Amino acid sequence: MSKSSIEQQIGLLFADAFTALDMDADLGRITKSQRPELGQFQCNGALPAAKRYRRNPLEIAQDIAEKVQSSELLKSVEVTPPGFINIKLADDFLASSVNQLTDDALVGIETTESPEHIALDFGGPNAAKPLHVGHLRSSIIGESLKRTLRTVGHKVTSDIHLGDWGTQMGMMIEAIKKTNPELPYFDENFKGEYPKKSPLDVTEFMSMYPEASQLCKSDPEEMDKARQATLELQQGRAGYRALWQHIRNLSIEEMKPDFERLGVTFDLWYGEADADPYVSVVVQEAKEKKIAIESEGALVVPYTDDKGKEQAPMILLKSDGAAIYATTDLATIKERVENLKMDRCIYVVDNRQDLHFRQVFNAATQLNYLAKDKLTFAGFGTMNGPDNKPFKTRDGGVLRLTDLIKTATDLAYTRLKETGAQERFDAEEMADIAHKVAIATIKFADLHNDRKANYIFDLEKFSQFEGKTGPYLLYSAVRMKSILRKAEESGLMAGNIMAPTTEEERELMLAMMSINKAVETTIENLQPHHLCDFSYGLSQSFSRFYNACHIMAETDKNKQQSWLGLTKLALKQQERILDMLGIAIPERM
RNA sequence: GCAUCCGUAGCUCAGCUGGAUAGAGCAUCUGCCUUCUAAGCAGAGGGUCGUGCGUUCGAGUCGCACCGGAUGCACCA
Repeated sequence: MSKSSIEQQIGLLFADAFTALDMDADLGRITKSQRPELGQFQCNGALPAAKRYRRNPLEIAQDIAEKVQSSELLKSVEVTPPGFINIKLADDFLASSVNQLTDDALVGIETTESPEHIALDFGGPNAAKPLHVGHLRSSIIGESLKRTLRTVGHKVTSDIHLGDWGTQMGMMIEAIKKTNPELPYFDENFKGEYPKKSPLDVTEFMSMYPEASQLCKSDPEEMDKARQATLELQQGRAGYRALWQHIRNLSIEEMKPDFERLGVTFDLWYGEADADPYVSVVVQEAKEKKIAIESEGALVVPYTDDKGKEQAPMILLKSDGAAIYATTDLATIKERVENLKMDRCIYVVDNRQDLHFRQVFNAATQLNYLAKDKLTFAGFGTMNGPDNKPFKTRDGGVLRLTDLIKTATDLAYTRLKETGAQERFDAEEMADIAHKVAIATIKFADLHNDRKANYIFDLEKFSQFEGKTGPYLLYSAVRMKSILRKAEESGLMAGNIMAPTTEEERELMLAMMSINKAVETTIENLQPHHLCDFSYGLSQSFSRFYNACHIMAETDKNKQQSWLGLTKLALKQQERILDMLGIAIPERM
């Protein structure tokens, strides 16, 4: 059977009631109550109905209430002025609904009716640059969206989409040429095979970049050289390609451990360069269809926004003929659609690239690669320091992702020791717990904020393990595990969930019934913070239940089994949601 | 100048397609560990939702105009 939520089931009842009064069925929509003391759910349909049918809203509400009154799904239906209908569920109905989730592998989450193959573009680090906190959001949000979309049945292919084809590569080539001119990569007459081994190690590459970038910024001549090298690289100069390959490979090896520690994975480790074979085709098509025009020596695609205002054009080819990131992004869309057969592209990228993607989407739509609504820019705000400026370390530098993870792990370890954990766990488990707590802290601190908004990133947040934090979620899940473990040791089994006898049970059940709503909203808006809210709410509900209902001490066996059933389901849901957030739960902590 | 995002409690943030008395966490204060993990639970105080108009029976939510902040606007990514 289809899993329909409480709101949907009750909604049907109310829709019928409205239909019976010759009114639109959509008026029967049910929402969670805003006044819990008056009811658990409410129907506000009588208010718009009053306007639509020119009748007194209170009377309509009373008529509706009368019609649904007898339903055995409901305990009570009450009308309050000016026409609110407050609904309390029958406890039996609630319990049986919750029991149904117990048998469901997705614990109440509905799968999509129209599965798509989605390209999820996130991460996006540059080759030759170390990962820093700026890469955190993209990775964490992207990873979460990937898991969430997959959970509901989409096929998702994640692509790290490295920045490896732009001027920064030319800068690197020129910088290496300067320090190591004797290398064969720079000899145009070199005909032999280039060395398999990289001339420099990754640390050396990475230490060169900031200086090279600085030099190009201050010296136009150096910048020209870098641009020229970029063009030659793109045109296939063998020595440059060989050197570029080394930089790319080493960069990937360097960043892999950080992504691994974060639990972030990519199906494709493509980069801008991988779209290169499509660039000439795209340029050709754009010219033929007269979408691209020449302007100031460059080939551009003009862009007029939704309001009909002309915005800056997208540069398809620079005046020297080289491709830039707009070119490769456009070419990548063609590759994804035509070669990889994808239906949709989602980009989890910094908000500041908004215009860039509007331009690219505009071109892609005009070239008929994808419909406009299949190209989504899921931008995120910047991580700022306490001064509301993009986050910097005390000495003004960028904070390396590695260092952030290490700091958070050390703090988690310290906190763990404070609880006397070293007497309970061996060194290996201690390290594992500290790592999981650290990742949960970092991820939850980031994910619980709305993706679009900037947020203040404070290192102190990572020494905070109380309140609305990742560790709180872990802690409550670990307590669930602990009880279930104890029950098992005593030979106690989770059983049928009975109608609630306490408000805490009822609340927990209601919380668990709302899981699908949270997932739906998350997917619709591509905002994982709704999952965070659900997860936190579930933890809170469970904690209250935990405090009020002492499971192991309960003498009524049916009650005890029911409570174990609730605990088991709460854990299953929490595991599902935290999995979608990319947060792993330890066995104990 | 044009465009995008943001402005909600002292601080950091939620508020789902407009609905009743705007919610959390931190911080402050008060209780609760001889009962399943106190990284917890219960409770208190704290707000002209940036400002002003408008639409509506009804606006934190929608529209317009301002104010304030962040960001982006041609050959960087």
